[in-house]
Amino acid sequence: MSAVTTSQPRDIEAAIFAAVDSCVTQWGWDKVTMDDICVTAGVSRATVYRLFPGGRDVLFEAVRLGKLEDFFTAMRAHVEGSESLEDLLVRCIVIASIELQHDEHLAMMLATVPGETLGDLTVSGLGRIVRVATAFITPLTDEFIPGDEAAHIVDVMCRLVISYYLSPSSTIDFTNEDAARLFVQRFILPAPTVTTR
Amino acid sequence: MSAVTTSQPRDIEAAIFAAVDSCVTQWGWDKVTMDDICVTAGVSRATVYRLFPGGRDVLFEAVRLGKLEDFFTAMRAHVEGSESLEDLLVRCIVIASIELQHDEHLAMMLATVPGETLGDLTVSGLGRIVRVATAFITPLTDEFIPGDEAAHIVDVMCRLVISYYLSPSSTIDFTNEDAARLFVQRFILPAPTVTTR
DNA sequence: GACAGTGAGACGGTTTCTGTCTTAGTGTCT
DNA sequence: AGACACTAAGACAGAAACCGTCTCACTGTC
Repeated sequence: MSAVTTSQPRDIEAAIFAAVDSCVTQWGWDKVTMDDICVTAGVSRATVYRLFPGGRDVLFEAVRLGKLEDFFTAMRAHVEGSESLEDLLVRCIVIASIELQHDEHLAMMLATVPGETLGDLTVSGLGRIVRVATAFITPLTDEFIPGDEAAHIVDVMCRLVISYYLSPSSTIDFTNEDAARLFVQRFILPAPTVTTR
Repeated sequence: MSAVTTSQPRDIEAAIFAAVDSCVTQWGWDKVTMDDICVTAGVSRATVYRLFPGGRDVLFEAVRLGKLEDFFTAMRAHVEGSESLEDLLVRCIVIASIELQHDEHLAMMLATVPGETLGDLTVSGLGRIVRVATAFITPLTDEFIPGDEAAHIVDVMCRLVISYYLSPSSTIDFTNEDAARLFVQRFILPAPTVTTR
């Protein structure tokens, strides 16, 4: 008991996040109750509702947002310092595709609760994905192209990376840098706006 | 539609059983609703409630009973015709232990919903297991020992087989015939009542 | 001793689930 | 054709579960 009460808020938040992860992986978003999460996290209802005012929706949204930010934080570390727009976009595509392929938790979710997970990748959650991706990537494109065009490109790339992750093509492999580069040159970069530093 | 309506009642019952199996394996007994089962089985609520009057409890009990009877039916085929009580008991122990070890569905349940599955093996469901085991095995022991003593032995053996399955011992391996025989001779068969046909 | 953070649990309002029932549709048998 | 058996679909009321809020007691820290 005392060991629990002396723990820092961050630990509790992390425990709740982990509990959500665990519960959702096992049962899916639909079947999980707040009590399930509280019990799994070893935390009382009051604590969860105090840390996430608004309850279930807010908590789940926070979890999804957190996972997305983790994803793009890891990605950004690999793409910073690109010397051209082409390099930047190619790296984004390759890193994101590889990261997706290596995400065991996502694979587990797709196996255990495919319907909800697919919806979160392609329908209900796609807007959030694009939003976070845009927030993370457009700062890096500022030196090459205007923000609105970058947002446009990020939107398209998100959809394509997800699509090729869910259903790989025999003609394009986004985890391969050369393939990704050819793709970027052909489809993403319109000839007149190609820019090199 | 027509293909469904022409199916036999047995098929529907089997579909419902399979649906329960699938749903329970995925979510556990607690999280499954009757609607989940109906949708998974591709059957309407009315049908389920007509086939299993009494609803959820009756259906789930029928499923558990069915699985137990399948288990002991498979076992009995291997132990019939034993020439002595010792042989019979040894075979029961060995076959049951091997069958348990090879039961992938049970393993899956223990992995996905350990709490409920353990309860069904050791607490809430143990009575049913012993009951079914007794009904299946005592007819085979009639030529050797009286029924009440057989029931006593079956009770003990059920508990031990389950225990050694859940937590194997380094000193006794119930899937090994020699080990099981030594065990039966030492613990199950009281010297004065050893009987040989 | 004041304070902040937590566990435990009661509470009402809402949603979900259960089990029963009715209705309409379909295939089979006579 | 007509009787019959069986099913899907869904309405329905009552029961149960869940949600979000709240209060209270407890425990460490300042």
